Amino acid sequence: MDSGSPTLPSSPWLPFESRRRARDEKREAVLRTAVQLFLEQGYHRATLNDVAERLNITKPALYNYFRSKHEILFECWSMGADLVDSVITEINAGGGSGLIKLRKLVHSYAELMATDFGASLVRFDLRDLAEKDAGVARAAKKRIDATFRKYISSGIADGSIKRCDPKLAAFAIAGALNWIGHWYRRDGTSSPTDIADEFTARLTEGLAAVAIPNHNSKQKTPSAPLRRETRRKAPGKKRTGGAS
Amino acid sequence: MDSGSPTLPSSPWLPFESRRRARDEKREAVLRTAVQLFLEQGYHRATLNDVAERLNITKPALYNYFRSKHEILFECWSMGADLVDSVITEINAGGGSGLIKLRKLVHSYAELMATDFGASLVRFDLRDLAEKDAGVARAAKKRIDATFRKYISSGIADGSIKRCDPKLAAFAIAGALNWIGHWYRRDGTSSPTDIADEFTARLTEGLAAVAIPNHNSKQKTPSAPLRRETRRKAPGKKRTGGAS
DNA sequence: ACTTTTTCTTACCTATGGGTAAGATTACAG
DNA sequence: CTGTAATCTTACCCATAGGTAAGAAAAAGT
Repeated sequence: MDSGSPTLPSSPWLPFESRRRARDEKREAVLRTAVQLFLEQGYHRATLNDVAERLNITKPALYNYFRSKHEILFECWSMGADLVDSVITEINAGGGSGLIKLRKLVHSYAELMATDFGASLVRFDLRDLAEKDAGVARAAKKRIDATFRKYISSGIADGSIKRCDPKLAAFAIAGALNWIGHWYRRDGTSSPTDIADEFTARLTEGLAAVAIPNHNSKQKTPSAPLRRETRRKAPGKKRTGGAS
Repeated sequence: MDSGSPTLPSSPWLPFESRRRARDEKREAVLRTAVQLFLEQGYHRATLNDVAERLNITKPALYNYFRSKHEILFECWSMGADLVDSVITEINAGGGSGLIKLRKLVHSYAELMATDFGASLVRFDLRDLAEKDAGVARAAKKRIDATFRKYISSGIADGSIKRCDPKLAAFAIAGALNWIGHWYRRDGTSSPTDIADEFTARLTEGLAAVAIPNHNSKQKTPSAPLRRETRRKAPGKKRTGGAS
């Protein structure tokens, strides 16, 4: 499968010619190629030989820039994390209600998910990282999640967002966004901007044409839990998640 | 690794005793153990030796029930797909507006994502399947996606759902739901029902307290700033590990 | 030019884990 | 108790792919 890789992120290593170029430039070229291959085939199926081949070099040459395969994976992941961090920094610097900040975040995050490094944030398995790197990654994810929750909570406080469970609402929004990294294709019909616009609307304004008439489902609780972050460890309920 | 597996889905193979039991029962026990291990460690890290060990048997014994590792993977995946299919069948049999059907689907699907076989539906990589099986799986996924879109479209038609892009709206909802399979933990604070209730509300009613004032989201987002010029507190070259 | 340092290649090592062969063990029929 | 079919175990094969050694080929320094 996949015979001729169509010269994707033009390699600094020309087939058999001049090989000067700065070191950092080559390092980054490795990452761009690696992230592409990891997304394309999956981390375990993509081999370092594959990566090297696309760059017109051989596998051991990669070890001049990285110490291991998981280090490459981690650096790719970090590129994505840095992108998100800069988005968050920018939004935090600006003003606006909780809802406005949330909408900005949703929009930018959606566009990020349509990039290779952005998608790597959610498509790579942190269990493939060295324990040390995995810790860093988990912390970064936690920061991002905390940001979503913070915007939602402050939106509830300032009245721009209706009362809800910030944790679950953040999961719902982040989930919808993260999933973009799984289905988005460059050759699809929706552009990243289209997607970002629609998601911004749907995830904040909802779908229902009018206020929901009544809760038809078989649920028992009349409505969503009204308290935020209630730390109840209810051992009494014992929900077994058995396959229905 | 993983010394003491606490006798999870009680194995029909007792350590060294009676080994009768029906064949199908054993087959299913393999699937239950496999799906658990695949979710726990990831398909590539989990070995058939691991699976066998948890069942008090040896690897070759598994080949009496399955022809290959990816066949096991596919069967696990299929279990999840069957669950979704039966949910959809039931909803289709009932009545209600597009919105009502959509809400039913969201609720049931959310609960499904909190089960092993349900999560396997979205956590397993279809590229690990044989091409033939992958085709079947893709078709099943397509059917599910089509159902979401159908409910949304009919909801728009009958006036219960506001005008929107059914494709993107379906992706947003399915994404939020699928993500449950990635973060849900049995020992977490939210029960599957809690999650399902909250998601049903958030994904249909939205978050905004009032009609969105104006579309401010046309900001210029940094599409892909590969250079890191993010202002960080510390000028460290590496990522700051501190959370928050 | 000559040396030194960096970069890259050829050739190799080796652990892992999916899968198989062949024979033991069990269940069951008669 | 005996024969047959199933199930399971011990022992093995082997392709793959991450990683290393050692030296060639450039680049850079003098």
